[in-house]
Amino acid sequence: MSDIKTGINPLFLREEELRQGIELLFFAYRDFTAEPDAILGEYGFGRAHHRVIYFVGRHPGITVSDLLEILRITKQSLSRVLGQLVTEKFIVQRPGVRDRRQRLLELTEKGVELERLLTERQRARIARAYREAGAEAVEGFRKVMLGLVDEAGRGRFPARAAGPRRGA
Amino acid sequence: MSDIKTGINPLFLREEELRQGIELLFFAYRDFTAEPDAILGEYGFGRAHHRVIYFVGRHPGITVSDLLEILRITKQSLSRVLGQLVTEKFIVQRPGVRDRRQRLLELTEKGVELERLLTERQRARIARAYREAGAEAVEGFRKVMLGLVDEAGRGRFPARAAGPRRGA
DNA sequence: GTGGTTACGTCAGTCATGTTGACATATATG
DNA sequence: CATATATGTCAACATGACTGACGTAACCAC
Repeated sequence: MSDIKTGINPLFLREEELRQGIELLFFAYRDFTAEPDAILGEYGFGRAHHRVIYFVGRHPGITVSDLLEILRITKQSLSRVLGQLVTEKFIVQRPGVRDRRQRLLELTEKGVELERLLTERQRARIARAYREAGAEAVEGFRKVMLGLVDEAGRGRFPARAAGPRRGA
Repeated sequence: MSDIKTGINPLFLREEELRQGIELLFFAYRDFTAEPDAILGEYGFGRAHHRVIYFVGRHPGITVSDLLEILRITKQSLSRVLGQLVTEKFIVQRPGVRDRRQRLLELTEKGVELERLLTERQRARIARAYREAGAEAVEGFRKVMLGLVDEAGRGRFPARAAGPRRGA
């Protein structure tokens, strides 16, 4: 009983600590997506469109199957969203050179503009949080976040140099 | 800034750094929710049910309007999910004492069990990430995550002691 | 105690985004 | 040539959001 008040019971603290982590994830994600969502609404798009635009912008020439792997949705789900983006000329598809079955995806100039508009809000939010927290905290943030990602997905994030890099 | 460390193109690195932050949020959240989602499926529930169960468990006796404020959804959306949870006896409602218009929400024993089952996976994931990253990294994680939350929502998270606590 | 506000519920319709399953086409590969 | 792969498409369905309108009970101020 009095452990609660005094904060001596380590099990309680651990529980509280972990629940705070859970909630930070929830609230940060909720607020992180709210701004772009509002903008997307004006275009008749949703969050799914943002994700597609984002990752196509990030990986120009990405294949459909690689995009599916990132998003972890079915091709039918992607199809609707991607179809709209292609129809409305935010994204173009061109056949692969080595493998002509592939439809490599790229943003059009219009697509790049929308991507910038949407992501800018998120970038600014992260930049502010990073700036206020300081470089050391950012390093810790990265470590913990990476630990939350499934083992299989961590390859996407390059290991950071421990100290200043000397050569190339 | 820490751009100095790398001594290459600071603007590019900053861009890259921020995009990594964006992606960490996406992938961490994606993987963080995947496990409970799978369990929820067995109950015929979805992620929305988890959120309700979680926050009712976290704040026993919470009012409907406070819950709405946390979730940032409409009462009609909540109604369906909450209705199911009440019908299936995971949650009970009792009228407020001071204000009898309120329907204060609480988990039943069944509800507590399901909450535990669901949240346990997330707690374990966070615990692992915290353990692997170390106490200092956790502190940084918290700082950055809190900075990502809208100013208005930060009150929920108590400010932490600046350093190691020496006595009371 | 009447009247306005608040807390909550409900009916009805719509939309975005996910799912499964089946089938089609073009290309690559052995 | 046969089979596997990359992608697309049609159809049906579930979840969880939304808006708008309306209803009821309880609180509160005058």
